[in-house]
Amino acid sequence: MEGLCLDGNGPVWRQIRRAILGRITGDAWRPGTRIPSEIELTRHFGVSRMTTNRAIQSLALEGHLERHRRIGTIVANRAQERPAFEIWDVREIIERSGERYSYQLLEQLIIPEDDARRDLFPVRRETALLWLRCLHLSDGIPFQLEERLVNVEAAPDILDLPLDQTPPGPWLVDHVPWSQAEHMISAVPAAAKEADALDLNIGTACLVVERRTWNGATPVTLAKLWHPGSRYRLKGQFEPVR
Amino acid sequence: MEGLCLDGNGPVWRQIRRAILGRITGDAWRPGTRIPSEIELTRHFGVSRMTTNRAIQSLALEGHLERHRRIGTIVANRAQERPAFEIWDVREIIERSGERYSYQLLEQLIIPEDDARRDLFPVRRETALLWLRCLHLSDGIPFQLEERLVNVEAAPDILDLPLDQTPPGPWLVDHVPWSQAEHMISAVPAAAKEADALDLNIGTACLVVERRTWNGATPVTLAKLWHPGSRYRLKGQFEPVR
DNA sequence: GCTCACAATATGTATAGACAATTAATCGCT
DNA sequence: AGCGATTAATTGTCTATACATATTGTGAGC
Repeated sequence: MEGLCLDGNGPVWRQIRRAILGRITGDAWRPGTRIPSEIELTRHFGVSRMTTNRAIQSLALEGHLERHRRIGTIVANRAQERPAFEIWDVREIIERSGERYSYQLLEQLIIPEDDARRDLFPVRRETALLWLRCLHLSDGIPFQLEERLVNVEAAPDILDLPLDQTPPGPWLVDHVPWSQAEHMISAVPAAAKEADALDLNIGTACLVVERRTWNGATPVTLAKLWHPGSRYRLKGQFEPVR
Repeated sequence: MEGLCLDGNGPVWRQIRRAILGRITGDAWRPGTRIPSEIELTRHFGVSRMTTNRAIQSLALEGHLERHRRIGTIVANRAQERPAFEIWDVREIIERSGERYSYQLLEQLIIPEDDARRDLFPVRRETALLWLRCLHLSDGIPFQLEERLVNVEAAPDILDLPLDQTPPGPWLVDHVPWSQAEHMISAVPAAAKEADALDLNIGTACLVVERRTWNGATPVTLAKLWHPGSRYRLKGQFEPVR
């Protein structure tokens, strides 16, 4: 705790926040490190516990810290890389909104050698490709429909994963290396299949994010994520607004 | 306020949060609407002000609400579309981290008719294109280098903008309609120019986000955003991790 | 009518204290 | 040694209160 101090700049809780964040981004507190408890920090800074609490909670909300009762507060694993990935972790978005996340596997198959879907991926005809459709729900209401193609050669262990229970996205991010990602965001009316899964009327505008991931020259996975457009109010964006 | 009520599920502040968020996403409170003051909500729910405050603050932090002293709390403009855009508003990222945002224009010019940079944009040779380089700083330290090409025909008013004071990104989002965006994320070593602007050593890994925006068939703008890679700890992502 | 001072309002920050919930460690019993 | 109950540490939530700060509205004085 030596050297951890306020800078007299702005509200106290922000000063404390900065002090802690500085330790994290400055690599003095690496991921996994346990930081001092609220009480210790409270005493150290000479403030009330609620003030310390606010600083720490805000960092925890943003994913820099993880907190557990009786255990303490530790520096999160990927504290620093978050900004770029925030949009992709549906579960986190939902849980941060205070809603209950649930998951459902709809379909799953190994793509036959002559299937058209292979054209989306420049791989040898013999390469096994896993295709699946699943649904992410927020408080039981469909939130995102995910269609995904996975190169089994790039991620062989995925076949051992209980896909009816675990969504593939977070697992892939954690277990399969990749070097490049391509994104494409567009607005598309829902066809029958999507409308059905997301419980919308056919033709409802959806926000579609397509994400292709590569490891060097090897394609890893391709995800197509459908969101009910109304959630995002994209309308103002793709109809003239002036 | 009629009908706004707790659901007995989880902590009270989360219940209040849900109740408010429900009004927002359910379109009962449209963007611009002023929501009841903390005191009113406090009385309505029969809790202490700090509890209401926590619920509202968390929504404000995530951008669903905007708060101003004496004015009150209003529903933010793009409350619903936020998840998809979070990564692009540097200023917000910086200010949410409790750091001071500042901005600097480095270069600006109208691209000559025979310039190679035109190839990035499929437009007629006569179309005026504005090119610029600017820097976004966090607490005075370079945070993001932005290189941008703007189709002046799609955004004529940009020439009136005091670009040495205002960053073009937020202005474009607010004033120019677009229908599609393409993104590409990659990791690239900094060349001399980037290293110089971002105050890095040549060869330091940077996270580069390229974003092309279209309005129907008309290209609107192309942005290339450089981040010092160390900020994001991308390393684990583009070097094999197993 | 204009300007300046002041009041009113809403949020921002901070304190001190209380009890609940979770989980690791410990101690005692068999 | 192993099991179970108890204790302790740590965060989670909540209350009641106080003063600070920003901004609008209002009214007095000119």
